[in-house]
Amino acid sequence: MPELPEVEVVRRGLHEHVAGRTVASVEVLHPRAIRRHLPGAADFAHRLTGRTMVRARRRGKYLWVDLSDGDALLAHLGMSGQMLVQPVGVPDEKHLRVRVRFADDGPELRFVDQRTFGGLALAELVEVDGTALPQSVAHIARDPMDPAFDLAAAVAALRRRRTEVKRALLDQTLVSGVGNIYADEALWRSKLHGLRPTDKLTRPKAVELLGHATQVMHEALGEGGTSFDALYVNVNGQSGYFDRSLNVYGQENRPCRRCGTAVVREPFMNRSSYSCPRCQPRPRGL
DNA sequence: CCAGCTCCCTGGCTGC
DNA sequence: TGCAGCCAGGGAGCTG
Repeated sequence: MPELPEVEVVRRGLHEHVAGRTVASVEVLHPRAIRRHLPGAADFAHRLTGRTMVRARRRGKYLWVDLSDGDALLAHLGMSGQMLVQPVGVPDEKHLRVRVRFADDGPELRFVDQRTFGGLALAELVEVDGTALPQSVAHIARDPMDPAFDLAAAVAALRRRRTEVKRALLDQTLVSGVGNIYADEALWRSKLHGLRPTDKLTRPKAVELLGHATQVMHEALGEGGTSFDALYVNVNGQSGYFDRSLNVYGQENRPCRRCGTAVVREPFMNRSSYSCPRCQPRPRGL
């Protein structure tokens, strides 16, 4: 369940541990992990070998490392993906999918992913709105931590949508980086039910909501991210602590920290939404 | 073009 | 104890 803060923790770790290092060999242990790299595993390994990693970047939940001579190593962690930096010789993780060794014989980069929703690919960079992005990230909106994030434009895009506000928050083409955890937390802070229609939100309320989403993700980043089980970890295998600060997500039947009413869990798009029924009343008729 | 649905996956947990 | 079924859920791709 890595969302923006967790991916940012990983990006920083990657930047610290792989920038400036040259790839010596690549081993793809599970083809599904590189399914987005259409030319296949052999091409992926061949083209990555010999390249130098320059700088780790991120947009929303997508992560990539710029490579020397152009192109980028693109990663999406999906639900359970991990980028680990491990000394050579450490026993393979059970769900190790891709291993990258470096010419300096230092710690290797490992992509580990239990549920295989994540993956790696080699991508060409294209310029979108003045920013170089992997082709497959071109449709992803800027996230609230992007220096060029345009709040007014994001608010307008959100209110233009004819859908429910939580669906809109999760739509990565409107604002990126927000997943189920931070959507629920931002809605709670804004005292909004996720089923509220987007086009009926006032402009100030939409500004408040995106402000809360930004705020909660900043706070989570300050705690090293959120973790429930050991699935989300930074490159050193450590978990963050933000789960202690969650107000509603995963808090079914616990008292709302604002009013004491029991937090409820409701089905939403084949998953769950958590909210306070008193602070965040359902819209009339739904 | 846009909203919304399905499907892809594994393993921990629950309940019978 | 065994096992079926549930649950976590991002996003590509498809449908209406």
